[in-house]
Amino acid sequence: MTSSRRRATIADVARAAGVSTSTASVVFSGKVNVAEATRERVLAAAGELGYAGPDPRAASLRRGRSGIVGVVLSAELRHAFLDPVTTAVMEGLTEALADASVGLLLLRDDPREPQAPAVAEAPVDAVVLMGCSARTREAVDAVRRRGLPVVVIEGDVGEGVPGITLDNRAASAAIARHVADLGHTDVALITLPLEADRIRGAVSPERLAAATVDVTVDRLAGLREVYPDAPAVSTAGSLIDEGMIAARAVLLDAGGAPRHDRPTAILAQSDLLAVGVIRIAEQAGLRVPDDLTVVGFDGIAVDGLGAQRLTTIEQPAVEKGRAAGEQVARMLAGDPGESVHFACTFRAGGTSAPPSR
Amino acid sequence: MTSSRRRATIADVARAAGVSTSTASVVFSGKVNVAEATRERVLAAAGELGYAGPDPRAASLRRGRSGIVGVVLSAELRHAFLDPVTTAVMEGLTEALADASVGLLLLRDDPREPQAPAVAEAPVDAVVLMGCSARTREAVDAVRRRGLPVVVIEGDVGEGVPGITLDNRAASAAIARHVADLGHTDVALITLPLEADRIRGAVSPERLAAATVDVTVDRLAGLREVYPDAPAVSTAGSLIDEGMIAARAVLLDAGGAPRHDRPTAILAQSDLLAVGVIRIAEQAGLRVPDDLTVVGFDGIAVDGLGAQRLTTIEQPAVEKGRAAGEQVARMLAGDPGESVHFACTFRAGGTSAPPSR
DNA sequence: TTGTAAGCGTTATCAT
DNA sequence: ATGATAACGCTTACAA
Repeated sequence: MTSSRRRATIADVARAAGVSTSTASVVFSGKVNVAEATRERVLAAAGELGYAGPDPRAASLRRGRSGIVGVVLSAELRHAFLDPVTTAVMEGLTEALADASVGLLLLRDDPREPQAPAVAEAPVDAVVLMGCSARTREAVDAVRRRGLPVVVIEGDVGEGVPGITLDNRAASAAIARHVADLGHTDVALITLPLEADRIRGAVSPERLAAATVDVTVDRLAGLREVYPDAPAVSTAGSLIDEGMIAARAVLLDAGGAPRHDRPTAILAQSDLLAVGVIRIAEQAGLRVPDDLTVVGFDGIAVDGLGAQRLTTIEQPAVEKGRAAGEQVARMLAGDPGESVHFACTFRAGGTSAPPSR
Repeated sequence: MTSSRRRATIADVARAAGVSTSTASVVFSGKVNVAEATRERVLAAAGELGYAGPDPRAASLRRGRSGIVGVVLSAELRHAFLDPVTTAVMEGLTEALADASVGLLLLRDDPREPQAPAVAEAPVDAVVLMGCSARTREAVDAVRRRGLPVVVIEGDVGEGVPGITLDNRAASAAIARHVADLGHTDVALITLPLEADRIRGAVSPERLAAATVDVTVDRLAGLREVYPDAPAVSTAGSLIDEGMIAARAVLLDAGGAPRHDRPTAILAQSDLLAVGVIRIAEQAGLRVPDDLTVVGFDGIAVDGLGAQRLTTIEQPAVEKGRAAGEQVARMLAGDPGESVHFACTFRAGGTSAPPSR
């Protein structure tokens, strides 16, 4: 039944079945016709020996393919998946790669790790980078030197690397213009993290100059096209909780009451942040949009927010992932990958209105 | 600089550096002392040839290890990661496996896919199953036949497979008892999915008998220890939105107003479901806990719910993941894996109180 | 339809 | 400290 000695190989199976290894191999790959009788003999022998099919490691060496696509996430895993945008992108990616890969290998882009990035030691056929920081460049180089396809989602990584991008700046400018058109002059901006270390607080020109997260910088640039002097506060991530923290700083005084010099509109760089802002506003007795206009960015469905029609920018998150997957698949097939740029669309919701003061 | 012909191998590097392949290999693995001079010569040659280090595919064949641990998730990826419990488990897993693996390979347990589960074709060193359904058994068998370590988190998969489990039943009974002690006699239960196809609706004895999701069944059994006849409604997943849907069915009449025969307490099988229930209750003008007691299960921090102190059961989710990772690491090291059972703890919050009628 | 044979790129072992 | 050699387990032309 079971050989105790050592795991059976395809050669053992072939021998037991009285066929050549190539025939046995072909029985499992199914790539060539095999006489039904032989097929059954081989399968029987395999069952006898407890052979569970070709060893993927050996197969991948021989084929030059492992069937694995690596995904490098900038943030910590837990943080990353809390973001519905990330999850949506992953969904698109999975979908587009369903035929071309066995699965996605989650790779951390650990800034603490000084040496070889894990991505250089993983048997992957291609790599997708999401929201990568400047440091990620190293990893990309390591992968490219290996000749593997690389696609970057929303991150700038040099020439020759296909990127999936969004018109973050233009879209941000568009929503800012909407707010300006409503008549708001006194606004505050709440941004995504600017640096890899996710510092919370006022965004000074110095900080902005040293910022490493492109998405944040681009969206901020768009907002500042319309509101060049609006104060901005950075958060530690795209979370409702973070929106709440930032909103408290922007809207409330030390006692937790609305400040008199508070802005009449808050432009947040993500919907989750906007939801946090709204929550704080309502807790403080401010009505949205009557007393305060709040707008976001993303336009992704958030669990539990069904009814809340945020005024926001809709981004094609699943499509972004799908596009990345498609480019990977193309490159795996030998074609050159190309960059894909997506446009966002403004969506008027119920959280923006003219100022009451 | 770069050879156009074909990717350089370690043999090419060795030749260029005038050393043997074994020496070159050792330079990269760093497992044996090499004279500094040789080392540099090899590295220089590697740079010259654009050699990016040993091919992980070949290395994994030779070593018999790929460094990859597969994670099989029952639900669709997106669904799975929306659940903070899953993310917490993943975090623990990542943490515990940081030294033993390059990364986690996300594998879908696709019930539609009739043939070979992806997990059988992936070059993984071990597999962790999370919240697996009955069908998953197949996959487990395939992996075990291959001789790979398998650990199951919250799912029953036969003898010999180390499992990470929770005292779901006892904990559920405990929280039900809390509600009963408060004096509630008219309660409704809102459950997690019972079957792989995630059907919403009343839980009949027939459905329950055919249920395939152990966690749901166990928690329900615990609740029914205290409330044997309480009506139960199943949801399509652990989501706020799902809690809202179920709560509407349980609490409201066709016009959206609270029914007069509504229960005085609702016991939900997850915190997210409970949050959804609370939201519907409040929308309908019912105060929690004055008019309605709501309890959950999980005790995990949910983004945006900071203040909400749910009466719930706290489960050690990160620890579950960590324990799974530790067992995998042990088994990878040749030791036998063992099952780990965790106890949950009751946490009194502000959402439960004696009934007002 | 089946068999032969040549690798795929490494690394571990054992000498030297 | 370095080198020769033999696997690791499989796939795929190509031949029969």
